[in-house]
Amino acid sequence: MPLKTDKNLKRYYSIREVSELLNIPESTLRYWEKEFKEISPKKTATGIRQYSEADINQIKFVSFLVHDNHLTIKGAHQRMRENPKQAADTHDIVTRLENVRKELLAVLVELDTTPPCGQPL
Amino acid sequence: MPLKTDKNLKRYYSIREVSELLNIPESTLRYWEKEFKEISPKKTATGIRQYSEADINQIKFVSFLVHDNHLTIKGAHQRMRENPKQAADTHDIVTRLENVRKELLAVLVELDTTPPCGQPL
DNA sequence: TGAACCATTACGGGGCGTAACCGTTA
DNA sequence: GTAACGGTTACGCCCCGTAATGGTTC
Repeated sequence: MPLKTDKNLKRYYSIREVSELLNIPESTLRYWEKEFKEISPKKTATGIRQYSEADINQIKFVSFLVHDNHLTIKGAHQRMRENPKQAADTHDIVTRLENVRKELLAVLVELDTTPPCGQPL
Repeated sequence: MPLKTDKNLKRYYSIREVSELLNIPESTLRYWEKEFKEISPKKTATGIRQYSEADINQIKFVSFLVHDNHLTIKGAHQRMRENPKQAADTHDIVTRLENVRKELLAVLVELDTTPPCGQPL
């Protein structure tokens, strides 16, 4: 178990910071929070939202589904239900897919350059 | 090149038939035809629509994206642009995925039953 | 005190059909 | 003649925010 160093201190972000970071209006952040149970930032005793990195990733994921993929809210619900793990950072997902693509390309090259040992497809 | 036998005679479907087959209103079929260039049934000299199997598959695909997957029309456009091959029958796709799943399950079983020859994961 | 936050509500634009119309065609 | 088809248009609902409001916290 790693020691609790300064690096482990959790940094929280205000709604304004998240809004500016992701370029999403605060009103939309509040709206999505009502629509998606997956988005539920910690709140102070007086009700101020405190977003963790994980919260921000969830918002990025919703934004990816709704804004980039053009899913309806209902469709986004469905996708998140089917795929709860994908709460992971969207950026990570893209990186992983790029790696998968590279491997597939390597396989293709392999297939192309392997000397014939049977009938062609 | 295969001979043109009776089996190769193309069967066409009227808009009413397609509507009842897929349970989609005729008005929606006409609407989608305006929205999706991928849906463009042959027409008689007098303008009556004649749907081929391929046309019906395209409609099934749109229905799958918009109704089942809850994509917006824009999102469906995007998906069809990125994935033009998937014009294939949705039913076929499902069948193929089911087969893939079976193979993966077989691999899992294989992994489970293979005698240990190294450290466990 | 003013800026940032809260919850709630009301409003609005647009997307997605759909119903209505009237004229053709089978 | 009537049932199915065509194109076009107008309408309507609902979804997705967003602006507004009035109150609280920093």
